[in-house]
Amino acid sequence: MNKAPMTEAAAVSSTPPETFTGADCLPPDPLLQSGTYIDAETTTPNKGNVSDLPPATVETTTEASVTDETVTPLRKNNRSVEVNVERPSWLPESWKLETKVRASGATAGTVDRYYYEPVSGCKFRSKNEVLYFLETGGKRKKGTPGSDATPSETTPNSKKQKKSGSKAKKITSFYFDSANPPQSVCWVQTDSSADTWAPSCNGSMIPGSRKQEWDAVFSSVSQLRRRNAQIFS
DNA sequence: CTTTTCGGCTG
DNA sequence: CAGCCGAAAAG
Repeated sequence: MNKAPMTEAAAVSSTPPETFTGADCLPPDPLLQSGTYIDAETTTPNKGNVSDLPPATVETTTEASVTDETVTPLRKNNRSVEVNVERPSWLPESWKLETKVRASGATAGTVDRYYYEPVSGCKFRSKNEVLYFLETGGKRKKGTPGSDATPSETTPNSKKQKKSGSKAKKITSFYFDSANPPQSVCWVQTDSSADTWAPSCNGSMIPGSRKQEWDAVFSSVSQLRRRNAQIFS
């Protein structure tokens, strides 16, 4: 992915020249605190730029800004890759969305969505994967492929390692919405007899869709708390 | 091996 | 019908 033919798309997230060989999808610093997020700036809308444009450019505006709208930066492949599509509301602002249209096969014409995490540049194929990542800073990984490795008798490994399953990297990274770190959350019960709780941040209610992330983080934190409590006792 | 693309299941 | 995810195909 981050190989040679990187296009301007990469410029947005300013992917570092490092090689993310799929080995690490971790942010450079998992210990980053809320608010200390090292972001590649959130699409600075060049407001009062110091380097203003020449004053002569009053309304010499050519047909440049008129025709282009809705953009459609196609790629070389017959598979179109549109970038500026409407973003799902559950997706954190800083993530990159990519929409691909299948070019061939029985399912041609189908639109697939892909999501890119801005810091690590990891790719996700579904909302579930993204949420999973938001919860447990790790990607879903394939379990032991066949659990084979050395079926030969020469490896009588009857040892069972620690119960820690070695699944994915269990790094307890806490990602969440890096672009919007709240300082306090107030959970309010919206229904008296039901388990309907909604997060409220600084007085503003979180929309239902976005709530998923909050729920994810909440459960994650809860588990950590519980874990720590056990250790403490 | 990794990454990309499609098939086909499921809700 | 849309979303997901496994897995084949491609590099």
